[in-house]
Amino acid sequence: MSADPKSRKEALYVALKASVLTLELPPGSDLDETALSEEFSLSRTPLREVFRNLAGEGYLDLRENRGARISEMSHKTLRDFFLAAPMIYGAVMRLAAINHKTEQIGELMAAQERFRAALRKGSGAERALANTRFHEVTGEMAGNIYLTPSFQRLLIDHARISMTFYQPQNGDMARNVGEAADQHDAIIAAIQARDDERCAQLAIDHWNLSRGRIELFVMPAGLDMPLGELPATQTA
Amino acid sequence: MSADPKSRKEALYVALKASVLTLELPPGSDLDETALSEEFSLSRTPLREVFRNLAGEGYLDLRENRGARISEMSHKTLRDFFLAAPMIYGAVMRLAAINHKTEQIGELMAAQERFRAALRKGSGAERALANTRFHEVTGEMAGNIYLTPSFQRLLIDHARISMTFYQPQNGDMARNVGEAADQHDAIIAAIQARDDERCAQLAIDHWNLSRGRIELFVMPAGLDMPLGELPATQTA
DNA sequence: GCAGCTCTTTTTGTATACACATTGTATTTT
DNA sequence: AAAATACAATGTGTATACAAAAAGAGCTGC
Repeated sequence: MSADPKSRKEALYVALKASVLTLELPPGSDLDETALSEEFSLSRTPLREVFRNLAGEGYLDLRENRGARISEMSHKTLRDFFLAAPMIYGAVMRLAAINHKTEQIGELMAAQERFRAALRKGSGAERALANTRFHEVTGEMAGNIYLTPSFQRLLIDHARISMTFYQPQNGDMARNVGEAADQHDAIIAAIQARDDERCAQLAIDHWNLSRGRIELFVMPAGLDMPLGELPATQTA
Repeated sequence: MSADPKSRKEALYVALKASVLTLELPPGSDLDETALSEEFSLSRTPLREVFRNLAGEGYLDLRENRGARISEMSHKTLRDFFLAAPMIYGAVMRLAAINHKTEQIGELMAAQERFRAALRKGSGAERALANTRFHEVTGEMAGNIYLTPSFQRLLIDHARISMTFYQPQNGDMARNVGEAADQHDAIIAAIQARDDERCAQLAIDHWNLSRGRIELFVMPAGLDMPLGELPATQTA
C-alpha cells in the first residue's frame, strides 16, 4: 500500500493502525509483545513506545501489568458515537472550508481518487481505509488542535462500524456507497469554494447517509427498535 | 497535595501534569530526561513512557531525536480555543446532566470545595488546578469517550490561559472569580436535578464569564482589537 | 470431585549498556 | 576574518538482561 516506511517502528505503527481500522484485529484482541517484536524485528522497548502512541490516539487500551488490547467497541460506544459524530463532523467540515490551505486540495482529491478506486476494485478494508483518509484530510484542513483528537477517535470507530455493517452483496449498500463518493466530490467543491454553509449542509447529508446505512443493517425489517436496545457489536 | 502515589512513575506523571497546568513549566520548555530520571529515581525507560502518555493527552510534544517539550501555546492556539471551547463545553455540561451517576455528585462537590478553599487562601496555581479538577469531573460525568479527548485538551489550555491572564491584585478579577464559584454551585444543582437545558445555559454563562476575564486582560483599555491581532502569549 | 494452595511458567516492568543522531566547538582552509 | 569541516560532547533511540507480577499447572486436603 503506502511506500516503504522510514523505520521499522513506523512500519509497525502503520500496520497496527490499519489492522485496527479494518477489524483485521477485532476490538478486544490481545497484542503479544514478543510475537510482534519478532515480526517487525524490533526490541520490546520501541515496540512498547508505539503501543503508547497508539493508546494515546485511541487505537489501543493499555492495562497495567496486563498487556495491550485493541480498544473496545461496546454498546455504549455506538450511542456515544451517534451523539458526538454529527456535532464534530459538522464543525470540522465547516472549518475545513474556512481554514484550508490551497495546497491541501490536492491531497483531498488524491484521497478521493483512491476511494473511488477502492469502490471499483478494492476490498472492503481498502474502501474503509481510503474513506478514513479522505476525512482525515478534512480534519487536517480544519486544523483546530482542540477538535482533532475527538475527530480522529470518531474516524477510528466510524471505520470499524462501517466494516462491521457493510455487506457488499447488498445492492442497496453498493448504491449507498456510490452516493457517498458523489458527496465526497461535492464536499471537495464546497471546500475549494470556501463555502462553509454548504460544507456544513453536506456534512449533515453525508452523516445522514452513513447513519442510514448503519441503521439499515441494524434494523433490517424496518421495525422500530430504539438505539438503546441495539445488540452489542463485539465485546468478549 | 494529593496523597502518596502508588508508584514513582505515577508521581512523575502527576507532577508533570500539574507543572504544565500551572505554567511552572511554561509552554515550549525542554524536558531533560536525565535530570528528571534522577529527581524521580526512575530509569529513562519508564520516564519516556510517561512522556508518551502525556504527549497523547496533549501536555507534551515529542520530536524525533530532539527530546520532549511542553506543548506550545501560540497565537493560533487561542483562536482555535475560542472557537472549540463553547461548543465542547456546552455539549459536555448537557451530557453531564443527563448521564451522570449519582455517586459522582460527591466528587463534584469535593472539587468545588477545594476550589472555594483555593479562592480563600490558595495560590493562583492551586486555584487553577482545583478549577480544572471541577470541570474534569463534569467530563467524567458526561462520559462520552469521543468528546473526552478534546475536552481534556481544552481544559489544559484553559488552565494555562487563565494562569497567564489572572491578576489577583485586580479587584474586578477577584469578583469575577467569585462569580465563577457561584456558577459552579449552580452547575452542581442543575446536574443533580438532571436539568440539561439549564446546564447548557449555565455552560454558556460560565464560558462567557471566563471569556470576559480573558478579553478584559487582553484589551484592558476597551479598545476594539480583533482577536486575530492578539499578541502571542508565549512562544520562544 | 472440587476448592484452595504452592510452585512453575509466562508475561510485563525497569535498569543499564551501547549505538546513533544532533549540536556545539575548535581547527583548518581560503 | 569568514566559511567550511572535522571532532568532541551531549542527548536520544534501541537492545538486552534482570526483577516483579500475573497466569497457569499440578498437587494436596477436604
